[in-house]
Amino acid sequence: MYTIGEFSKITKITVKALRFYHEKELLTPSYIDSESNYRYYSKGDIETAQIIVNLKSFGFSLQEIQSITKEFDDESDVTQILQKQKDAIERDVKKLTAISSTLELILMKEKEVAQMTDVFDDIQVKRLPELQVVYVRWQGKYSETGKAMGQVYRAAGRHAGGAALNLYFDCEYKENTEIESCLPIKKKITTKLECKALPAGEFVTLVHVGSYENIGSSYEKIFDYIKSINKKTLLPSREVYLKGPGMIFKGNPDKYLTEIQIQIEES
Amino acid sequence: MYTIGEFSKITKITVKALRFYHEKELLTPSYIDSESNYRYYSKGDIETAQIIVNLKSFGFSLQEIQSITKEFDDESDVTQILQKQKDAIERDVKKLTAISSTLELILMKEKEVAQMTDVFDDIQVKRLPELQVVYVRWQGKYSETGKAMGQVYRAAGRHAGGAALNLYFDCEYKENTEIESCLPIKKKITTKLECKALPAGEFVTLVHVGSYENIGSSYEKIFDYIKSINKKTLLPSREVYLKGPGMIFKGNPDKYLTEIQIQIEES
DNA sequence: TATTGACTCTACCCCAACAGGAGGCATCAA
DNA sequence: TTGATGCCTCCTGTTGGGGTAGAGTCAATA
Repeated sequence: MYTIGEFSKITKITVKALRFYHEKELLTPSYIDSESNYRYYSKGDIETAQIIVNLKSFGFSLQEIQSITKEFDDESDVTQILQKQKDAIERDVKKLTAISSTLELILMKEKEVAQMTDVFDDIQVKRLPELQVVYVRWQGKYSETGKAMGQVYRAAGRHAGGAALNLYFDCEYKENTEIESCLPIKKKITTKLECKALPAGEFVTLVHVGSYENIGSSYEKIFDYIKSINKKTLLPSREVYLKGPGMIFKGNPDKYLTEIQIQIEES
Repeated sequence: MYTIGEFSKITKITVKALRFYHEKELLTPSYIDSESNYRYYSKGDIETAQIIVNLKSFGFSLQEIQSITKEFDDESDVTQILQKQKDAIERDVKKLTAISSTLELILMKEKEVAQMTDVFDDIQVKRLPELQVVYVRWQGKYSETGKAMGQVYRAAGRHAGGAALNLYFDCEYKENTEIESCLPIKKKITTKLECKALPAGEFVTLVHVGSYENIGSSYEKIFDYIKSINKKTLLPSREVYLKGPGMIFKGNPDKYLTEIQIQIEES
C-alpha cells in the first residue's frame, strides 16, 4: 500500500489530480482509513492509473475514460472507440493545418511587402513575366472591387501565389468601368472561375503609398514620365494591391501600397 | 445603431458571448442607455467584431485578442505574434499526428489479430520469409521479457512492422535462458540496437490461446506433431506475441495469442 | 391608451480538469 | 515532546461561455 504522495511519484499523477479522480470515481484508492480519511493505493491501482494515463494521452476526456475502463478490459473491444478518436484527431489536425496555412499566407504577403521598402514612390521601367491568374470580369464602380475580390479569393484563395490585382480596360476615368479582378496562382487549377495568362511585356511601374483616394497623383506622375520618354501605352493597365485592407485588420490606409503597372510598346 | 440581438445576427456572435466580451472590455458597445442599460452597437463595432472573430479563428485566447487589438491596428505589426501562433499550432499538429499514428499502430495490430481467428490451436506447416528485425540479446528469466521488449520498442517502436517475438536458443527449459527479443521493422533503420535478418525457412507453427503459463501444452502438441512426421528441429525456436498485454489494457490473459514457430529441416 | 409579445437586463449556477491556498489533523523521527 | 512533513476538506479561480429566472423595456397593435 502506498500513501497518496508515494503513489503520485510512482504514477507521475499529481496529488491534486489523484484526489480529483477519486472524487469522480475514476480511480478509487483500494483502502481508505475511516478515521483519518487517508487514501492508500495498492499495486493493482498502479495498473489502473497507467491505463488512465494512456487513455488521457490519446485525448480522451475523464468521462470517456471512466466509461471505457468500466465497460472494457481488452483493446480488441475498444477498436471502434479508438477508430473514432483517431478520426476526431485527424479532423482536428486538418482544422489546425488549415489555420496554419492561412497564417502562412498572411506572413508570406507581409514578408513580400517588407522586402520592397526601397522602391516606394519610385518610377521603374521593368519587364514583367507572364502571370497565371484566376479572374472575374465585371462592370461597376471602382469601390465595389471588394466583392469581386471576395469571389476570387473564395474560389482560389488557397492556391494564391501573389498579391491580387485589377485590370482596367478603359483609358480614361469612368464611373462605370470595365474591370477584371485577378488573383495570381502558382499553377493552373480547375475552379468555377476562369483562368488565363496575363502576357509578359515592358511596364512602367510606380508603387503608390497611401489611401486609394489619392492614387490620382501617382497616375499623374507615371503618365508624365511616359510622356517624357515618348512611349505609347497599352491597355489594360494594372493595379497590384500589395498591401490593402488585411485579413485581420482593416489597417491604416496611409500604409496601403498599390503598384500601378502600365504597359508600353517595346522598342 | 443595432440592438444586441441584431448585432448578434450580423456578426454571428451569440448574445451571451457579446455580453461576455463587453464585461471583459474586449468589445464595448458604442452606446449604453444609462436608464435601461441596453447595449447599442455601431457600424464601426461590426469591424471590431470581425477582427475578434478572425483572431479567434486563429486560435488566440480572448486575453491575447484584447492585447492585440489594443496595441495594434495593422497586420504588419503583428507578424511576430502570428509567427509564434503558427509555430504553436504546428507543435500541436505534431503532437496530434503522433497520437494519431500511435492509435493507428494499435488498430493495425488488432486488425491483424482479428483476421486470423481461423488458425487458432491448429498446427500448420508453412514457409516463412526472411524477416528484418531490431533485437537485443539477454540472459535471464522468461518473465523478464517485458524489460527487453520495452528497450526494443523505445528504440524502434515507430518503425514497427509486425508483432514482436522472442528467439530461444536452448532446446530444453532453463531458469536462466538465452533469449533474443526482436521487433520486426519495415525497412532497415539506424538505431542504438542492432538489426539483422531472421532467415527464411520451413516452420511448424501453432497459435497458442491463453495465458503464457499454459504454453507448455502447446509445445507438447507441436513436438508430438514434429515427431509424427519424423523431422529434425532447428534452433532458435520463435514465440511471436500476436496478442499480449496491450498498449492500454493489460488485457485478459485468456485472450492472449502466441504463435510458436519451430523450424524444421527441409526435405 | 393599454396591452401584448418579443427583447433585453442582471444575477446566479453549471461544464472540464484540475491548481493554489487556508486551516486543521496525522504521522514520524529526533 | 517537538517540529517537520504529509494528508485531509473546503473554497476560489481558470476559459469561454450555456442555461435559466425574474424583472424591466420596446415597438406595434387593438
